[in-house]
Amino acid sequence: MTSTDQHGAATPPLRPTRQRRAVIDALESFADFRSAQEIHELLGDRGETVGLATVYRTLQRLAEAGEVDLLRTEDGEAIYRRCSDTHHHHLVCRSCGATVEVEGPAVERWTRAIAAEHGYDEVSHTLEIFGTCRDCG
Amino acid sequence: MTSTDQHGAATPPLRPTRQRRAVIDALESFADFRSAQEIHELLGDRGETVGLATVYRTLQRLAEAGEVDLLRTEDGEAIYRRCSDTHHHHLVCRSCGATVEVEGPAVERWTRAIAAEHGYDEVSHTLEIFGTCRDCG
DNA sequence: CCACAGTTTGACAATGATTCTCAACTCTCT
DNA sequence: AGAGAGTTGAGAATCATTGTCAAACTGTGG
Ligand SMILES: [Zn+2]
Ligand SMILES: [Zn+2]
Ligand SMILES: [Zn+2]
Ligand SMILES: [Zn+2]
Repeated sequence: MTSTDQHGAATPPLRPTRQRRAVIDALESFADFRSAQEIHELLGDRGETVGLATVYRTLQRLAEAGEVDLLRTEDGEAIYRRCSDTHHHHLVCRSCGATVEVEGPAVERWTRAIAAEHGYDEVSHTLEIFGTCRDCG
Repeated sequence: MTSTDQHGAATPPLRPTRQRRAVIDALESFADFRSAQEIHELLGDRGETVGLATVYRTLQRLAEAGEVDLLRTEDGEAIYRRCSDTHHHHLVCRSCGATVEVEGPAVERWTRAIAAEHGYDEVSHTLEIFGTCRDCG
């Protein structure tokens, strides 16, 4: 009860700033997952000036908001990608990064079932498929 | 062709050292995933002296050899766990770390099918389920 | 148009996990 | 015992990510 807020959500409004737009644009221009650093670099090349810290912050926000997907490289680095809104997973080329979004209703059901079976609640999951794409074969 | 090696594998022999044994023992004493640092700490408490770098190296080797499973915390930290030899996935409690090994032949088949369908080869995948266990509910 | 309160930004420092370096040490085998 | 390859450990070095904090920016009222 901190205020007369009637919206229910405790989410402060996200302001549309030049930097924010620039980061989103940058994401649009990539087809595969990219690291914060790579995005920052692209912005630099484009002449857009956006602080590295801001790129990190923005990507975090977007990821939390579900605007972008985040995954981890083999060595733990965070990489991001602009994706469709529906829940999905990824088939990623280990070599060139080519990414395909895939859906699997059966898997979704399975994870829920397994979790329930063991008494786990508030279930979420991660599922990524890696391989070598035709071009890199 | 560097030697008269007749085994075919280019894997150098892994020596059974005190440190290596200590790390494996430490792993045995945990039921859930732990970080290299935590393992190093436990060893310290036990009086076993093992350099941090060695703990890291050993865990890496074990993970590569498939002796232990490795996964990443939400913030990218590597955590390890001694697991059964068969291919499986994990149902992990977000709060206390309680871990259950799960198998899903259907999922295995599905990932392979999806990959093939898109022309991806040498397929591998990661799949983890997170939730809140009964005790932490 | 102007002031105000809350956001956002960016240059730079600080963290913190993981890796590197390399001389000393340990195995294995003869 | 001795040679040669694999290991270890203390500490330095990396490097992605986060924290700091004053300056700049935004939307809202007046
Ligand atoms: Zn996606
Ligand atoms: Zn490829
Ligand atoms: Zn496992
Ligand atoms: Zn739990």
